[in-house]
Amino acid sequence: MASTMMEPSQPNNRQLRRLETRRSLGEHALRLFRSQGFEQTTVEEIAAAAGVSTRTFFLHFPTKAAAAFPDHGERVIAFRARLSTGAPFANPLSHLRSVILAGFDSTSPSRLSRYTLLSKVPELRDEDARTDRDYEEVIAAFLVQHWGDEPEAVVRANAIANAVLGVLRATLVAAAGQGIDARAVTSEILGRMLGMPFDEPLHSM
Amino acid sequence: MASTMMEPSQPNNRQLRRLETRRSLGEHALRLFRSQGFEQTTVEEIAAAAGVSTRTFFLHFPTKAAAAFPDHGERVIAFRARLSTGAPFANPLSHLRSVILAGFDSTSPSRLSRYTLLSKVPELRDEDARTDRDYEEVIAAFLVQHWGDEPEAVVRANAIANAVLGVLRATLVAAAGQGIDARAVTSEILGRMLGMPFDEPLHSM
DNA sequence: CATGTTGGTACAGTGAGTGCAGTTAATACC
DNA sequence: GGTATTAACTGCACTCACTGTACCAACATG
Repeated sequence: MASTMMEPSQPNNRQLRRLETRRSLGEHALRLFRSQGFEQTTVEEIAAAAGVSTRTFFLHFPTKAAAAFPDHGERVIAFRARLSTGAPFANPLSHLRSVILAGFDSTSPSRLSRYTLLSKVPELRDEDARTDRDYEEVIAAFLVQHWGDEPEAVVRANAIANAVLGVLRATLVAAAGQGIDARAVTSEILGRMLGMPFDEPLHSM
Repeated sequence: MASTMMEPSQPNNRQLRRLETRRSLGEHALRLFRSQGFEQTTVEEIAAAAGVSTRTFFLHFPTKAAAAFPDHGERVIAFRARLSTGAPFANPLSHLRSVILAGFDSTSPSRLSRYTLLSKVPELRDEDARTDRDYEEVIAAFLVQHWGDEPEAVVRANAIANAVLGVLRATLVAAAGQGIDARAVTSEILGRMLGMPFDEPLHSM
């Protein structure tokens, strides 16, 4: 009966093995980064800890730093899905804000401890900023979809996307360092930044 | 009579030579990046073009990408100076905005063409984001100086700094790509983002 | 069972970046 | 003016992130 399934979502043994290798690499990478520092950890070590060859590491992650964010791809996809579905809304910016704040619920557990490491290692902050570009593109695309694609609207969409991600990065890093309620601060700042003013007619400079 | 000068600002021959080497390295780096691409250019080539050894390149720039922003250090210092001096102001955020907009005057000439290259080369975008952290620190320090250093104010200052730089980066890159008036768009967006609301009492979430 | 595909391996190579031990020439000091 | 210092630069050897290529063995699929 299983053979009648037509879903491509049924992972077979090969895919399972691949997933497991990737998971193991990510886990050992993070553990080693934490215990001996990012620079002091070589890719060779990570691969050895996961029981695979060095070359295999690079079949799973493009850079050493990327191994610290193994679920990045899925998260971006999930975020895009949350942005495009959901209740109908009048104002794209307030919808954006709601979706981002809702995302904080899934942020709490091990995510914050990752940011604790991240705030101390410049290379990982760089990697974080780099991966944030994917979110920026999603947000910019979402805004352009609502605002139209005239050059000025595109610039505006990218600027907002950058600003929003900047706020998120700064808040999460700071929150991980100290005992701040990241969600509350983000909520307030985004509320002010993205409040109604941006939905007035655009050409006002 | 020259011997009676006490200014440390009078550069001697050694310092002049160093400056000249650095300038030449930066110039050839940019030229080669443009003509053959960033990845296709090796540090060895850049150094050879400037007539120095490869080792010397790294005495001037910490990374290959840094050579595309040879005046970064001076610019940050100048920006901090502009932020801390100037006319007295009531609202730190509007002062920040004025200073940033004033900076656009010195941005026009070759700076924009640099962003044209930058918008096409991911490595240089990364480097740009990295160097932007120095500006972020300057802005955050400026805001903390006015808002106090309680944890929440610090988080807020960092968030704003990140957001402002995000807007600037996105706008400049987009402006370089298309024929947009970066200053006008930045002026409007920052105006809305940094408008008066932020100076109300802070604890309102 | 035959055949193509896929996750992983072995190996050799490139190039960025660093540590260290010089060399040369400008400068400071007496 | 002669000597000691120091600052810019060099040469060399090294590490390590990352890539291209050829290969193998397990698995999937008809």
